[in-house]
Amino acid sequence: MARIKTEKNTTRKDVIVSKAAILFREKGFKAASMRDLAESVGVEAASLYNHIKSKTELLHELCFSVANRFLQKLDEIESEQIPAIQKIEKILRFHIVEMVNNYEEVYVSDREWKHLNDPYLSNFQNQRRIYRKRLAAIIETGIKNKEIKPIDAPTAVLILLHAISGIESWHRSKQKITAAALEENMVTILVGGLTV
Amino acid sequence: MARIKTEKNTTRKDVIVSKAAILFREKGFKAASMRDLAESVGVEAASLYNHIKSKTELLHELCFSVANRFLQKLDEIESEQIPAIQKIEKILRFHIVEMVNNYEEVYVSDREWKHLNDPYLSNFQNQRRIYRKRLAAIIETGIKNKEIKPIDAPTAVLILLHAISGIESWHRSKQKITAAALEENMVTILVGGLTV
DNA sequence: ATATATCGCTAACATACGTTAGTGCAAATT
DNA sequence: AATTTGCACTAACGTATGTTAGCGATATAT
Repeated sequence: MARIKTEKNTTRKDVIVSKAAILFREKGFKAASMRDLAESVGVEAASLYNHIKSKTELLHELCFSVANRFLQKLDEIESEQIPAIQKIEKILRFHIVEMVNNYEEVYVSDREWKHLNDPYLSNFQNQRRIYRKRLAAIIETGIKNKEIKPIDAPTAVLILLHAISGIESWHRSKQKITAAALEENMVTILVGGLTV
Repeated sequence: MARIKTEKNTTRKDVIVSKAAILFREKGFKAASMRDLAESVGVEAASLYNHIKSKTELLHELCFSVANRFLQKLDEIESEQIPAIQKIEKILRFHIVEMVNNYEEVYVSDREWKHLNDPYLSNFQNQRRIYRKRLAAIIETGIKNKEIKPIDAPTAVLILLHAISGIESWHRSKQKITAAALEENMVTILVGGLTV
């Protein structure tokens, strides 16, 4: 009857959530079973329910913690007094760093949110739509100020966001370049592609 | 007892496969059930097995038909006598057009291949790895010839491929720009980002 | 017109799943 | 030291899943 081991300032629930992130990333939400999760935590499946309400709660937790982090950063960057293209670069770098350091969570939030249930699902989709609109608005400003090529802003947003999710492949690859080099390469290509 | 309706030159299996593509895209492979599929085909679940061997066979069919199309096109473009950056542009445009026109299949092949079983799984992963290496090689050539910025080629490949998968969002969005405009915007940003 | 293969049906199977109930030990609190 | 709370266990539930067996009707070929 070994208890789940927690580290300083983490609850047993935190342990479960972060193991869930790994599992959901590997197998996908639907294919990852609570018995799989239990094994990876080192406990019987039923025991998990002393700490969580349901499997979907784990997904909520992951999706919204990631979403909130990104929204907060966007608030911060939006209010800075710098050129639009620099805002885009800052956001881009934040996304890259997040994807590198919090791979599992960010990936799951990005790919598995479909399996959320209402009202969380609609909520998440709304946040996502609004987030993208705000990015597009920054790009529009950049276009007006002749910092950015006259392109379709929503298309630019979707390229940026999806390109970042490509870091998944970097994570999986054997001979990785360093995270810093990855960041510089991505910024070079993407910001370079936008700049007039 | 209404039979599955087929059009000219399509078998009943073809009908099932293409309905499966739609369903697998919407719900994901694991979450889409054979009973769902049966309903969308207009038949009972058991009847599907008069035409297919298993659920996974549907996934094989989809993944490999897409992969083969892309490999064939790459063969063709590789052997042309044009600058590397033009090869990349051609491949990019092919990917975009495929993603626009064969959305469901391409999307499923891209996102759901994890659920293939060995030996198909390893096979698919190999093909994918080789495909990316060949793209990277073209980019390396472009760099040597000073057509392309001195960037990390594998990183460039992953940006290109993932950016394209962003067309998913375009498909879902309400006010779409035209497919042609989408293509031009993507090429502008991505080829622009690579070009020296 | 007869024979054969095609194909959709009902019924049912085994398995895997998320989750609940209830028990008892160990840690935390008083 | 006594009591309460936290937590992992076993057992089991209902449901959904992929798939098979066997029957009968319809389309196809002779």
